[in-house]
Amino acid sequence: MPELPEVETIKNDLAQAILNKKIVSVKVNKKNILRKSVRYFKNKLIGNKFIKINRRGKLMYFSLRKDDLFLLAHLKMTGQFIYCNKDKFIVGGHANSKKEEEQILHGQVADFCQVGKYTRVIFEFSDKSKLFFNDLRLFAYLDLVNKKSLDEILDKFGIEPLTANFKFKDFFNILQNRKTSIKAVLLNQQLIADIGNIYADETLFMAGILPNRPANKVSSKEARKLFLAIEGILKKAIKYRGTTFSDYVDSKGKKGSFVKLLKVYGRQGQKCLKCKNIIEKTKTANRGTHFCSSCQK
DNA sequence: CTTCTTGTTACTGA
DNA sequence: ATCAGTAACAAGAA
Repeated sequence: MPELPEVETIKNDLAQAILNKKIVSVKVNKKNILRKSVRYFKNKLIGNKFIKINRRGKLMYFSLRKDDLFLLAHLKMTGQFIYCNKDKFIVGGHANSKKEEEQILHGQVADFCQVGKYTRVIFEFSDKSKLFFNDLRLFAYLDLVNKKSLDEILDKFGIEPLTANFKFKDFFNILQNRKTSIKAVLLNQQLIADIGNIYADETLFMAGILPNRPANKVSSKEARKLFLAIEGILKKAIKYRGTTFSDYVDSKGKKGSFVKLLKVYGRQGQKCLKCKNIIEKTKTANRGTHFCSSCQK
C-alpha cells in the first residue's frame, strides 16, 4: 500500500533511471489500466522523453519534453514500477515462484526480467532499459493530461506534509472543523495529502490519540503531537525506503524496511512495545485500525 | 463458502 | 452547499 514514503522512494529512484531517455516503445498488455486510448498513449509517448518527475499526495506525474503533457501514475494498492536496465535485471512485482520471491527480497540480479502475469504496461528506452508498470488488482492507472487538467487534479489535494505548506495552524484548523473521526480526517486526501492506512495508525499511536476520537475533540496539545508525528514518521519511513506489507516494492524490486519499525499496524494480538498491553484491531473510517488502548486516549 | 485487504470515489442521507 | 458515512471496485489470501 504505497503512501508518501513509498511513492517518494519510487519517484526518486525513477528520476535517476529514466529521465531524458528517449522512449522507443510502449507496450500495453491491459488497456483498461490507461485512462486514454492506447493509440493516444503511443502517439504522444513514443519519441518523447520524461524530463521531470513530481509527486503530489500519492500521485506521481511525469513531465514530457514535447507537447506540454504529463503522464499521471497512481499505484493505488498494488501498483508497482519496476525498472530494469540493459544487463542487470532487477525484477520486482509479483513473483511467479518462491525462487523469484527470494530473489526480489534479497535484491539479487534475477534471470527473469520479463513480463509478469500482472505487468500491464512496458516502456522501453533508447538504452534498451525497460520500465514495467505492474498491478494486480487493476485499480492503479496511467493517464496523459495537459497542464490545465493537471492543475485541476493537483488543486484537489489537501496540505502536503514535508513541505513549507504544512503548518500547524492550518492542520489544527482542519481538525477543529470536522466532527468525524481523527483517522478519517488523516485519510482524507482533500484535507491532508499522502497519509494512508499504515501511517494513519502509526502517527496516531505516536501521538497517543485513539483513532475513533472526533477530530474536533482533539486538543491543541494533542494535535501538535500528531503534527510532529506525521513529519517524523514520514521522514523516517523515507529513510527506510518505505514500508512493505503485501505488494509494495521499490523500482528496484526491493521491499521497504520500515515494516520493522511499525508499532501498531499489523501487530494486533501482540504486545504493545511501550506498555505491554495487547494491540487491538477494530474498524474506523471503514478501515482496519490498530491501536493500544492503554497508550492512546 | 465467507470475510478480509486498501485508495479513492460514487452515492445516500442529513 | 457541505459534511459524514457506507458501499463499491478487483482479485487474491485465509
